[in-house]
Amino acid sequence: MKRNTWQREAVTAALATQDAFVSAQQLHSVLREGGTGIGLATVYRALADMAAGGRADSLQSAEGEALYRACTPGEHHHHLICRTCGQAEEIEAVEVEQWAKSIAAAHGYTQPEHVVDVFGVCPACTAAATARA
Amino acid sequence: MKRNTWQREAVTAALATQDAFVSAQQLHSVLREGGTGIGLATVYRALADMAAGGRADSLQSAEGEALYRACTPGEHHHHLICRTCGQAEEIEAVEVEQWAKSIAAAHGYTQPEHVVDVFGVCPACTAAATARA
DNA sequence: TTGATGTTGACAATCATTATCAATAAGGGT
DNA sequence: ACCCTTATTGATAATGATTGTCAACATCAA
Repeated sequence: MKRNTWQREAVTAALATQDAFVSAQQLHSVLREGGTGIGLATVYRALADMAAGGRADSLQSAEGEALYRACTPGEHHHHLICRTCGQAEEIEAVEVEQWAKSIAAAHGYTQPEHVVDVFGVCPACTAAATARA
Repeated sequence: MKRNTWQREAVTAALATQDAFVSAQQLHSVLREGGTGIGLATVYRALADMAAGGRADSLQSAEGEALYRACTPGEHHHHLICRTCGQAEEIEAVEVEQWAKSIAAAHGYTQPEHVVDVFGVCPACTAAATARA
C-alpha cells in the first residue's frame, strides 16, 4: 500500500511553488535550503511517481536533463515554455489533438500520442534582453 | 576548414540506410559490423555535426537517449514515429506551425519554436501485435 | 502498541555523452 | 608529387544525471 510521508508532501509542495520546469537536482537544492534533510534519491522517486500518476508533467531539456512541473491532474495539456528562464504555462491545443489523430490514422498508425511543446522567450526575458541591448 | 573523411561519409551513409531513429551507439555497432574500425566518439561527433547542419533530425527517447535520423535538409518538418520499432516518416504540419506562432504571440512570447512529434504503432507492428493476440 | 512492509537515504553502480591529447591524414600551396 | 599546417580521429579517462542496493526507519491497519 502507498504511504504518506512528509518527504513526498515536501516534494509536492516545493514543486507547487515553482512555475518553471525544474530538474530533480534543483528541487533537491531548494528543499535542502529550506531546511529539510531530504535525500536526492527520494526526490527522484517522488518526481517519477508524480509524473507517472499524472500529478506532474515532465520534459527533457536540450541537454537531456529531465525537468518537472506541477500540473492540473487528469487533463491532457501542453506547455509554452520560456527558453531563457524556464517559466512555463499550460496551453490548450484542441486543434492539434485532432490533427495528430488524423495524421496517425492517415498513415495507418494506431494508439496515437503526441508531444507538442512551444518554446520562446517570455515577455519578462524579452524585455530584459531588449534593455541590455 | 572542414575536411572530408571516410568516417563522416560512412556515418552519413549508414544513417541513410536506416528509416528509423537510431542512437549513436546503435549506428556505431552497425558500422563496426560493416567492417569499418570507426571510433565511437567520431560517430557522436559526426551525428552532432549533421544535426547542427540540418542534415539530420534528432530527438530524445523516453529513456533520455539521443536518437538521430537522416532528413531532407533545409525544410522544417516533423515526424510520425512508431513506438514499437522506431520507424519514422516525415510529416507536414503547416497548420501546427501557424498555431504555434499565434499561441506564442498571444502570450507575448518572442522567437517561437516548437517541438511537435506524433508517436503511434506503425501498421506492421500493429499487425504483428494483433497476430500475437 | 505492535508488526508487516512500504520508504528513506547514503553511497555505489550504471550508462550515455564529452573532454583529452597524441597520432594521423586532408588538401592547399609549391 | 611533396610538404606543412591543422582539422580530425580514436582510445581512454572524465563527467554527470539517474538508478540500484540495502540496512535503518516510519507508517498505518489491526
